[in-house]
Amino acid sequence: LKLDNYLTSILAQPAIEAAPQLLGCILQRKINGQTISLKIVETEAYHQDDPASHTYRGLTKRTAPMFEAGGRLYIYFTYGMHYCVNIVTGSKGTGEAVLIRAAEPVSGIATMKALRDQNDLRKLANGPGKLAQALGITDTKLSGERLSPYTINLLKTAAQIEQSSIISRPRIGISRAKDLPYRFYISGNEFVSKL
DNA sequence: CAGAAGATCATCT
DNA sequence: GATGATCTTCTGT
Repeated sequence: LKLDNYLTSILAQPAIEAAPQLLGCILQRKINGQTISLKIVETEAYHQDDPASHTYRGLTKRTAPMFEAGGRLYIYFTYGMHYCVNIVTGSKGTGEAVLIRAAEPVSGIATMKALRDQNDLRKLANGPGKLAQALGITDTKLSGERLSPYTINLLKTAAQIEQSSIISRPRIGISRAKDLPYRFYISGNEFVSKL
């Protein structure tokens, strides 16, 4: 099985261009016979020219997946306790990826509640660390793996999946690097902040 | 090999 | 708004 052409075209683009297009896409994972799926509502692009990006100072063992062609996962461990899930975009040789910052639970909600030890829907995946936990990510083994039904899958739409309500406001940042404007989009409009 | 920082979160005031 | 938890990764020596 492979990603459809729509997704392939998104993932081939630079992170800055791919980030807004990943909004609304579905992240899906099968775990313990259960299917977990979430709708992406907040993303953040990271690329080599961004001082806050892990790839700013070149390729390392950890960040090697970010230099692969789009369509792979980049998962890293941070602050001694959290994992974050990225989707690698762009072409091979460029170190970029889109951090999935927040998502709206769609299915497998009971499973996610158990994984998070959290019953409040709004607090299930409204942050990158929480999202990883809701997906059952407890290590970086999937970092570098290709998106697929056997790892974590990315779906264009999910008309067949039950509808659910918005729990997090869409926001697409381009990192909050020091001395750089923080740019984000809401409903297709670009905003620049000096924070 | 030591040191520092870190794409976060929960909890507190 | 501030702080502690917790440990990997990277950098410099």
